[in-house]
Amino acid sequence: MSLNNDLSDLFKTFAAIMEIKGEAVFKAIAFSKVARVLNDMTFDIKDAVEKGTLDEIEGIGKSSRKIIEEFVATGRSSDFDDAAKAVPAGLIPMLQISGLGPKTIALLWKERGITCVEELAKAIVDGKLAGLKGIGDKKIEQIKQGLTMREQAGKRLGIGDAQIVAEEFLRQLLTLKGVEIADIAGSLRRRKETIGDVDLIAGVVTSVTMESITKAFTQFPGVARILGQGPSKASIVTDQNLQIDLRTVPVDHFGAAIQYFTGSKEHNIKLRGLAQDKGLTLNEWGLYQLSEYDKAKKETAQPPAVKAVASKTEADVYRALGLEYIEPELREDRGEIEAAQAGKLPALITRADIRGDLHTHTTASDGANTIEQMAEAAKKLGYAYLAITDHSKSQMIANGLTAERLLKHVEAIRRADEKIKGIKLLAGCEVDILVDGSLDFDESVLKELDWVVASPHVSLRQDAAKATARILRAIETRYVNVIGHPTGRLINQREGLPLEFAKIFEAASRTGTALEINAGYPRLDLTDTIARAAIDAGCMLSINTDAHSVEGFDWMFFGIQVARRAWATPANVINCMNYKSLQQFIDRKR
DNA sequence: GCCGTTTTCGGCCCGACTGTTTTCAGTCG
Repeated sequence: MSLNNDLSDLFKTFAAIMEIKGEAVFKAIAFSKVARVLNDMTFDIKDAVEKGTLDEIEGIGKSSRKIIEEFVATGRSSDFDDAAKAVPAGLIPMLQISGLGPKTIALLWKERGITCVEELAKAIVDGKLAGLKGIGDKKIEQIKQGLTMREQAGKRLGIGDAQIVAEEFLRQLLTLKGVEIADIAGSLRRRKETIGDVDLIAGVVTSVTMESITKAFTQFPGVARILGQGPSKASIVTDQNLQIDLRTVPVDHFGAAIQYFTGSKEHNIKLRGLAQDKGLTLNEWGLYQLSEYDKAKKETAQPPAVKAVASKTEADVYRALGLEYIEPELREDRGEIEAAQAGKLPALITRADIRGDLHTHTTASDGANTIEQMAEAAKKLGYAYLAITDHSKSQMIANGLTAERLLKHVEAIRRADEKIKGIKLLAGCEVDILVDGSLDFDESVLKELDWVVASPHVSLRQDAAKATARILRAIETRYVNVIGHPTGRLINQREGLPLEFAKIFEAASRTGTALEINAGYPRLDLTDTIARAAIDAGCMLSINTDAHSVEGFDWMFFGIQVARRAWATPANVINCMNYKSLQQFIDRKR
């Protein structure tokens, strides 16, 4: 759905141009929303254009409809091209510099002729910013730091890495006297695949000041730089260049605060609109009667002097708004609020629902442990079954198995299965999907296996038509049970195959072929929104670790999180089936 | 620009912190 992505980028840029031009801020907000809606969409926007259903999509109005229709037809938008002429393209990346916003960028452009990041850096060195209204020495220093950070920061951190840092700071926070409760909020709590910064919330007892906590936080070991610190919040950068924000509230307001700072921003905006409809107002202190709240005395960094309708727990806040409790992974304004109103939220999959792992490696190819060691480790995790799926012959670099070696390996797996009680071992293989969609082994070999994962490993830069035909051919192959890491993308490193998912989903669901959520970081492939589209299209998912050692089984944690963000219930995931049902799933295609 | 069983015009989420200021704009989340 690269068309969706292209259009999403166009609207994002359009919004930035509007901000810099100083147009009504709500116009820019409206287009930003269109950008997000396009990005999150689980279907191809082209279909909506052809069916004439663009109007039914929330956030898309007259202007954006026109842009979308023109872009789908011609690959361009005249409205966008006109707007882009008015603002130098180099100004848009400047919005990513911390401390610089649209107003300041417009000022720098109009008063000093600065049109890109490089010119800004030079202007600072040359002292050209002096004398600008509202720009003092400190502001210049802030921009300078923002420029340095931009060079160093580069990419968002993976959840695995961010989690470790966040937990260490959380641990330190909980040792402080007066901190009764504390937790991670923000995108890390929502389990997004990458993290921009870490948010921590602390509930503080009344006998100490909140400022003593924010102050102590800035003194923690591992703090490289303090970005700001006030009576109730503080921001620091760690020596690994990760920003951590701390917000403190009195214990009684912890629920409202962690709700607020878990986000997403879009989820919260909608929630606050809902509060308004009920004559309430929602902020980080709590949910209040609007009439009482307006009259109440308010001081910065202090709860308002009025009793909250809800504030102590998140569940209280959601309940008071007439909603089911919404799990953090769902809070993206992708329909979860409407579902919660209707009492129709999915019962999300949890780790306890997983009965087995269906994509793992052993010493036979490039794994670190034997069949027996992997089986015993899986048994300890409480699994009912485990598929051993070593690489096929094309994966020379991974010591891929020839047909002859594979068949011997199958015998070894069957012997181990006899010997080890309490877990069923499936003799399988991760077979390469070759460039043209044929497989690394022909059917005479595949039919000897209990389980086949077919995965693309090479030629991952094919165009959409070739890539889609390639995966479709694998799906149509009789003995293929699941497509492993279907796109081959690597987070922050590799785009992966540009598949036409509507076709993939149709074939997968019709043939009874599962699609994998590869839990290995940095794969996480399929992604959350694509996996959700697959579920909507009636496909079965399989969450597998691709473990290359017994430790690799731990990756399951990340795969579950992607599935939860995809609204998956146990009914959508084949490795939540008991062994008998799994066998029926396999038999149906054979 | 988008939206609407109180609105087709007039709203649109809300507060903390910083810096450059004498009361507030800009930025951030």
